[in-house]
Amino acid sequence: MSTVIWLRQDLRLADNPALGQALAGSGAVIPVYLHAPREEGPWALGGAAQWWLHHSLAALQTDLRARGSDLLLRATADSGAELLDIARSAGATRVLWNRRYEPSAIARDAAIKTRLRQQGLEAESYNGSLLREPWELKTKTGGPYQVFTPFWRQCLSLSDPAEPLAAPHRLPAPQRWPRSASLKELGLLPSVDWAQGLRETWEPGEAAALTRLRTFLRHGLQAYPTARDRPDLPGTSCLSPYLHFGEISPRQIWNEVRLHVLAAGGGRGPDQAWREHRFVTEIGWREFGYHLLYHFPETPQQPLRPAYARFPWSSPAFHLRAWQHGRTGYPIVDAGMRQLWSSGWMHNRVRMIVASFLVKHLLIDWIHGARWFWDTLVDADLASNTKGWQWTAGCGADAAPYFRIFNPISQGRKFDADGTYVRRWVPELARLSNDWIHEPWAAPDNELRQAGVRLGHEYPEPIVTHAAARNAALAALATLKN
DNA sequence: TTTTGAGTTGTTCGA
DNA sequence: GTCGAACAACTCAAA
Repeated sequence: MSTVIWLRQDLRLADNPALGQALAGSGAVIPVYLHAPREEGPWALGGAAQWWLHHSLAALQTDLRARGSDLLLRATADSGAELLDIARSAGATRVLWNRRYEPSAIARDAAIKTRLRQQGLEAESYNGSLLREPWELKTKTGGPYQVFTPFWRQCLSLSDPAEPLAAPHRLPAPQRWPRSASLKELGLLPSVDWAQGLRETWEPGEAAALTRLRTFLRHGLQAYPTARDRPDLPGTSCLSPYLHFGEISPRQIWNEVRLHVLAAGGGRGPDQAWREHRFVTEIGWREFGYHLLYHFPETPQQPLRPAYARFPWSSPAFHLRAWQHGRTGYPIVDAGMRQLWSSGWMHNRVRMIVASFLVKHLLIDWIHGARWFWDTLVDADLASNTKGWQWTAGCGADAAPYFRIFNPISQGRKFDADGTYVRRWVPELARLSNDWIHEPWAAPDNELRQAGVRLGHEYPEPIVTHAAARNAALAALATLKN
């Protein structure tokens, strides 16, 4: 009994439940990736994520070929028809995949499952990307959680997730491979090459993901609870894009953290403390994002809190453009936006700062920020992106209180105290002293002259004044009160 | 049904 | 410089 395994956001061989099931049969296994952007609704992959996907598919194809198999590729507008065609030409009777949780994917996958079964094929899906299914966790009254702490408490109270599956050594190949497109033909790479910064920063693929995790556990885990907030330090794991594309699974992370901490603890008996580690909690936030997306599928477009539908957003295009291009005149904001543009990633602390700035200082609808992130992040993930932006805007689950407006100057001073991060991404300010690096407009004239900075020339004047913008945001938020 | 305690990440002001 | 209170009221989750 041959099996088609339809790979999507599970681009790995280890701990892949659908692949494990496919191999449990006796027949050939045909790994398939379908590029079907028109089926993704308004959230087809952005440019940076497409770049990542290209290289991730290349890595997976290499890994599969080393195991006697291959990765079959096709571009299509109808994934269901394509799967049927592939199954027929390979003589396969089963199609298996790991679930996705985006609203458009849920609808499409359900229709495909029905269609395949009507055609007499076996079709089954598995959980390959979450510790718990979104429908497994419920409040006492049976509803979905909207507050993180009780959600995660319940998650931790359940038995540990299953041990991850080992990667197979060999995959039985079909006698004849159905036709496949070349990776290049999927057209994932940009026609104008802007990806230099991405190439310098990232190495997509399953092997790189595991290396990164283990390096982080050895060198970064201990300091993580505080270092994670410092954009000037390599304090975070940088696993987000790997997690998004499933080059590593949360179960693997959960398990590796457990083993690492227990090994370091020298066998002092069963120790559950590692489950409370801040790094593990961050995996919990990813789970929470998927929980919310599943139960509130309209939230990528609509605020969860209905009152925010009448928020008086403003929309000066030049403010949005200044933010996108890192020309707001606030160094920590501009550094973040340029890091994003250049490397396809931004430090989490800085994501909060730039998001707060767009929404509260510029009063621009969070959806514009979510869209920009979607296009420019290699780790763009509908669940995390939606949750993060709604949190900042105050309109989401467990949202920041309205009066929490990040001050980009004090945030810079606090988390990038000697300006290392700003100097790296905003080099025109590099020669300013620490005293003024986060507020160049306040620097004495001779200081600016010596640093070679003319505001409005080398570096912009601030596009809004912090205190005035803060008051305007509070006033706008006050209009929602009833 | 009602009550109670709690809720990721902050800022400002005045003593 | 440091510290505590105010910034509002609301909603959620559980008892």
